[in-house]
Amino acid sequence: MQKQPTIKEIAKKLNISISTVSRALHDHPSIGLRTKMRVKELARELDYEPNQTAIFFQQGKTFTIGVILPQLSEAFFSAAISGIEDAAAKKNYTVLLGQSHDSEEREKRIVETMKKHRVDGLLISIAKNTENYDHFTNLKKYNIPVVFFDRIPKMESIHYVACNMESGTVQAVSFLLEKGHRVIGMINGPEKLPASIDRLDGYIKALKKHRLKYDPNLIVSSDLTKEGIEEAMRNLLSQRRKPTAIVVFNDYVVLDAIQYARKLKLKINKDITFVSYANLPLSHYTAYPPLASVEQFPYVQGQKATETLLEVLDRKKDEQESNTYYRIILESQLMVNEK
Amino acid sequence: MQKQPTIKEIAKKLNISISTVSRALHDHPSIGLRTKMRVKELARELDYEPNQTAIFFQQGKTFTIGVILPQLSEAFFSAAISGIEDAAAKKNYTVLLGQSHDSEEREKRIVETMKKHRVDGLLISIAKNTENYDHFTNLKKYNIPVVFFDRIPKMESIHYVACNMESGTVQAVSFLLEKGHRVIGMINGPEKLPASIDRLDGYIKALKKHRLKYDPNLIVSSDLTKEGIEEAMRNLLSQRRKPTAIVVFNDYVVLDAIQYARKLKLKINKDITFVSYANLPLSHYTAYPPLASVEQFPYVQGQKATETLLEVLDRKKDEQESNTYYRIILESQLMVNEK
DNA sequence: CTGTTAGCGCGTTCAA
DNA sequence: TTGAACGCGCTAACAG
Repeated sequence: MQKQPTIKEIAKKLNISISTVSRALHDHPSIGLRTKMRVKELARELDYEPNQTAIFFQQGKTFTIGVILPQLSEAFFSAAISGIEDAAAKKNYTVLLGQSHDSEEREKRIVETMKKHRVDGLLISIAKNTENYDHFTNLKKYNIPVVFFDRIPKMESIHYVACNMESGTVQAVSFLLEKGHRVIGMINGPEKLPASIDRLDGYIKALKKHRLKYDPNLIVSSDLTKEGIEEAMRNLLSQRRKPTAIVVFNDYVVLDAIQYARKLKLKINKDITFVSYANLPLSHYTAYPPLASVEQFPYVQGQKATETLLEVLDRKKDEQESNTYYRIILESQLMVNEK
Repeated sequence: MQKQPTIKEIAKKLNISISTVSRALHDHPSIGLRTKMRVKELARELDYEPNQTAIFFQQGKTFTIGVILPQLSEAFFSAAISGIEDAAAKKNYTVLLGQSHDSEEREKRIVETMKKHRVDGLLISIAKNTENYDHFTNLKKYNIPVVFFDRIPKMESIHYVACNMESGTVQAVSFLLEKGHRVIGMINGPEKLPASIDRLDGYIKALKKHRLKYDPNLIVSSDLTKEGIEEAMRNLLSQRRKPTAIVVFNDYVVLDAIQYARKLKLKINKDITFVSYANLPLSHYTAYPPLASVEQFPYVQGQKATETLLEVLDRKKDEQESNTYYRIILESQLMVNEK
């Protein structure tokens, strides 16, 4: 365990000045070929490596982007972070990670940590029940750009990348209508969640497009727990106009819905048809998969969000104080489960 | 976009020295209550935040641990990173992330990046085909401790956390033997992979325990691609002593094996029974899940690995140059898929 | 109780 | 073509 060599030591051993060493290492044109060689030679011998923390410090830049998301073990987010890491690595940025576990408080703490670490920018998918956005607006003061993705806060003047769930829902509902379904239920997420709102909007829009009337009873909000889903199913199936198809919030909970339906001896895709969101690989292997699923391209979202952030960082570098905000909306796409 | 305040400015505004400010902010006992209050007051007003990069720099510690793993989108690793992040956050450490994509070259590059970022320590699950370990041994010189987990290199004197796949395999094979199976095949991973070796050892040990003779023909190595698995299946099923049960490398590929078996109109769990490793939630929802799966507790492995690393860091701090190496082996556990 | 000073490793003027 | 000197923000040893 010996200490790491510094340019200082190299300078001393070579009897030249520190700055000469620094310049030699950077291929500065004004350094004689001979000294340059000697410096590089010794540097290699000593396994010299520049101390990045020193450089970060003095340059006020860390080449690190912070990523805050709810839950890494969810397939969606792990795919997203995978895209993020890939896109960041390509530009020599590194990823600092934090999970909010869908807790506003933890989210706040992580933002603090990221600030302390002087990340160059942040990528955030907000916690399910974050209602106060102070910790985000705060970041502007510190000049730390943020790109939100997937779970976007209802704020003005932000960069974000998201998937168009409304259009995805239109596709999903239209698909069902074309299959002949006339009574289509929906098990949505928490009412105030933007993701829920988008889905509902899409649902209504699709009905309108087909000149069908909208029956609010067919839309049930849920907390997305297994119990919540079962209750929603019970609710829908007990209606007078019983749905023959149900659009469910995502691939995780649709499995619970299907399980419940099967308990009632309903034949999947016959007595009752399901469509959901995410299109996890899981559903392809599943016994009774939903008939179709709205793909949200998490990997691509992560990539795009990262690229956007890096572009913002670039702009900043050029002093181009700017008020343009990126709003990147990927088209979602209904994927039908072929047999 | 104003510049961040520093203790220097605070000092100037208050007409006191920089160090007084520093001490006041740290509740140093030798600072007068009055000045302390004034300093803290102003600091809050200015939204002062210490510049961590400066502190990292001068303390030579970043409170960051680097994590290098093959693929974030794999359920196993995303669960692991989740445990890592949780354990790290608990001790106020942050996680710097890199994916090797199972490429030795990328793995090397990431190690470099991590070194540059002066991470305090590293958590690594090695790439599938890493054969040269120089980039790891190298780290000792830089005094960066490493804890390997799950995918462990064959090196002396390392810390690691892993799950005992050998005992898991013993459990799996014994389970099948007790169910009456006498010809048990195994689709293993690449031959040289430690994970494969452990499984094979467990297989042999279980047979020995039950005083059965070992038939090497029943063990097939594979590259874990869909095609590789199918070929392995073909191989096994064409044998004279055709297996009635097959132990498959993991939950991902067992699905391919099952799919292949079904193509041959074999009845799962009747004509042929499967057991695998990982116990992904996926398999519970699946149409024809393996009968049982060896759980490897990725979240716990991540946690333990992190805790181990932090302990090593602690020891280092106390100058206790030590040659003890942690080898933490979690017991894996066969989980039977109840209906 | 408080101020002065040095130094962490590096890039970068400015001067020679 | 090279060197000396400074500063980034902070902590800590030393000096009052």
